[in-house]
Amino acid sequence: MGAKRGQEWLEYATTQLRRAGYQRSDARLGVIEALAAHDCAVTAPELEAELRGREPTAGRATVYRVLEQLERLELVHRVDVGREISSFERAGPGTEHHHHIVCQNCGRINPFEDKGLERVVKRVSKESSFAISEHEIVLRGMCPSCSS
Amino acid sequence: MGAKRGQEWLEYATTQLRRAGYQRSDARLGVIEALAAHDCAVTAPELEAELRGREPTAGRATVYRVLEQLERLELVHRVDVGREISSFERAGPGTEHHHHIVCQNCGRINPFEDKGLERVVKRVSKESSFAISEHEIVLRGMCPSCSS
DNA sequence: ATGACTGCAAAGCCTTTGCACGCAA
DNA sequence: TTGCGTGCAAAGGCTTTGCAGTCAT
Repeated sequence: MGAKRGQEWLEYATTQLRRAGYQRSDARLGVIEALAAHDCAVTAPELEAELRGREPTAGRATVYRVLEQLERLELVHRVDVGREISSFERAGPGTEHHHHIVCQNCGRINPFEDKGLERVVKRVSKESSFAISEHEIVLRGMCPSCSS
Repeated sequence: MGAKRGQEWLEYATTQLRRAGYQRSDARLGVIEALAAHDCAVTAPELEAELRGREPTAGRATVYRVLEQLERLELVHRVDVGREISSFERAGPGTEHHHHIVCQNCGRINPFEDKGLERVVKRVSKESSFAISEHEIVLRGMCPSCSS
């Protein structure tokens, strides 16, 4: 089932790339096939490792370049699931729980909080099989200044 | 107001650190003061830069070490707001919009989706002054295997 | 005195980029 | 042929770590 959907995506992605003017190439196909085999988040280094010695293969730089192309065509989404290159903020007394809206153009970060959102997150957390201890929500878009 | 709350936090943090058995030190105080001056996400390199040439100051390694101590005492939260060290996943045909639950112990990633959550996020997005084009939600906790 | 704490510098990752070569069209 | 696409290697940025010296208690 994951495989089947992967196949569907692979064909669509290939078409869209061609439509966008990209040439056909083995290396790019390699990256796309590797992605098609995954249903959830994969990192570039993971893809690079999977492709090493495989056929068709692709070098490190190509993996990154293809991911960038796919992202631009909305054929992949970037997800920050890791815990590196983080920001920090105070927690505890004198602080308030909040989340962030980040401007994709200028990087400006805007905090926000919403009671209803917290309620739903709490419910979802309870419904999951994990023992959830924290959550993080990031909205991305254009800030007022960058929109005008 | 941000300053006042920062002060409240600073005092609480100092107390908690002492209570946890940490010694008093200028460098650590420098990091805490720098944090107290921020109400939202800051990165370690930003703190390092702010502290450079300041008094009390703190070196790079110390900044990271203090942040780690504070995080362990729940005096700061780590937030991944950036766009680096990312994971990628297919988007478009043959894929479904979903979010992630990450095990803080083994790193296992579990996808989930929830209609109610999406509804609330859409509402919040509309209410903001930004033109939101995407969102990302990460829940963190212990997976069933790591809990037992 | 003793152990905690610190800075420095180097190493380890992830990601990006310059450049020369190779391949698609 | 033309220029897009690729691999390699090196550079750049964030984070961690070893080590010797310093400071709190």
